[in-house]
Amino acid sequence: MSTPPPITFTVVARDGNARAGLLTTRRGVIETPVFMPVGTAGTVKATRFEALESPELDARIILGNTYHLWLRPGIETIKSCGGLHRFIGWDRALLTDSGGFQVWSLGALRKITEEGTEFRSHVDGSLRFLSPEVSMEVQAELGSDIVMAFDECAPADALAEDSRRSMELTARWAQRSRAKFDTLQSEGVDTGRRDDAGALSGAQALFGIVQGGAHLDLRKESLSRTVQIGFDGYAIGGLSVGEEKSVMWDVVGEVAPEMLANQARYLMGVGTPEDLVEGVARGIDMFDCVLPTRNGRTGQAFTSHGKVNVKNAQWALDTRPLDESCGCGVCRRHSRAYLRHLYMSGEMLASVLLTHHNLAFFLDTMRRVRQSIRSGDFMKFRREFTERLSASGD
RNA sequence: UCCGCAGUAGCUCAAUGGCAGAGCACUCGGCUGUUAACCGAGGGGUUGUAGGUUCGAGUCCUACCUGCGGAG
Repeated sequence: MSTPPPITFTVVARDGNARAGLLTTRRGVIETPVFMPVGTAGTVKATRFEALESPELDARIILGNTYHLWLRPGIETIKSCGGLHRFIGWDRALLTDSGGFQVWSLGALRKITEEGTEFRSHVDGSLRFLSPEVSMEVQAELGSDIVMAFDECAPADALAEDSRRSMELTARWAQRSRAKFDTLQSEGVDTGRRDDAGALSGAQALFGIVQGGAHLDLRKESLSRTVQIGFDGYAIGGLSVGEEKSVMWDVVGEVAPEMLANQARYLMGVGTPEDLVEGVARGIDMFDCVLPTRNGRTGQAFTSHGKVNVKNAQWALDTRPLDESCGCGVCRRHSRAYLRHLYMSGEMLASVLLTHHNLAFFLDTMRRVRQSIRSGDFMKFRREFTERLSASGD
């Protein structure tokens, strides 16, 4: 009985550097380029799983976060409830971030050493230690389908010297992540395998992460060192952390085309609708971002003609939908006036409806991106999509 | 009718006789591997009215107006 590879990636169409592909995980096929909604604490905030599965959204894969789930409810709870999929009631693919991003985002609460990172828990103030080994162990126990290596995300404005030190630490942590991950797989710690039911036999996949800040030479070195270790897919991390947009596209434009052609390329934490299309144009296959969910909760809608700030008084009597050309349930049923009323009243339905629309817009945009690549019209799509975004149809 | 208490931003309230503020509300902005139903900025005033004391009054004095409580 041979074990199938944890993940396979097949490119089915190209248009310039853009590619349409099929990413096959043990929990189903994911058409790429794909946007992955972020579900940090075991929930895509303000969204029901039924909605994520509905044809309208049809999210094939969502994120979970190692650091946050490890702190609360704690890995013992999730393990005893059968792993993350069973715990949250989601049977499609899950990707877990390693906690590496929290090394950066919780800067004031942590201390980095060669061994790992010491965090002061924001939940109860306790001291917690996260390392490549701990992160791999937690992610195995969560049973996610794609595991991310434990990396260090350096500040956007880091000098070359600091970026190098950070990139080299990430490389050593990548090696340790790989080793620990392999051990855990052979020990069968992965709770997502479900051998008993026979429904799933595949193993978890492990992705490596390219770092190096804004320095292209460091990025290239990081890529070659990461590839040398060998992973099931590769991510570009450490972008969209405050740097100029031109810096991000310089890095992506330089790194993405040099990444292995037969494996998935994941641009972590990006981005706006325009960023997604621009990333695809440079050869990226996978994206995740909190923008559709977070901004939905804070009163901002993404539409085909740009951003709509639902809070603005000018919508108070506006009976139009958020986006005339959006077919989502929120746009079919509700006016800007009503959504503004809900937001201004502090009603939780405002978060639910705006998040739904934003996710629908992001996921539909990616559907159209995939189709345009398959039909060879991606460049035309990119131009028209971008022009319309800045046209402001208010 | 008398006694007491209170009148300050749209609302609830601050301000030893020394530059009239806060929270909420409102208006606008931000948010990119979520410490975020969050964060930031802005506009808002004849301090109930009329006098007086004082170098200087939201603050002290007098009268009046309004509200609340008590007595009769």
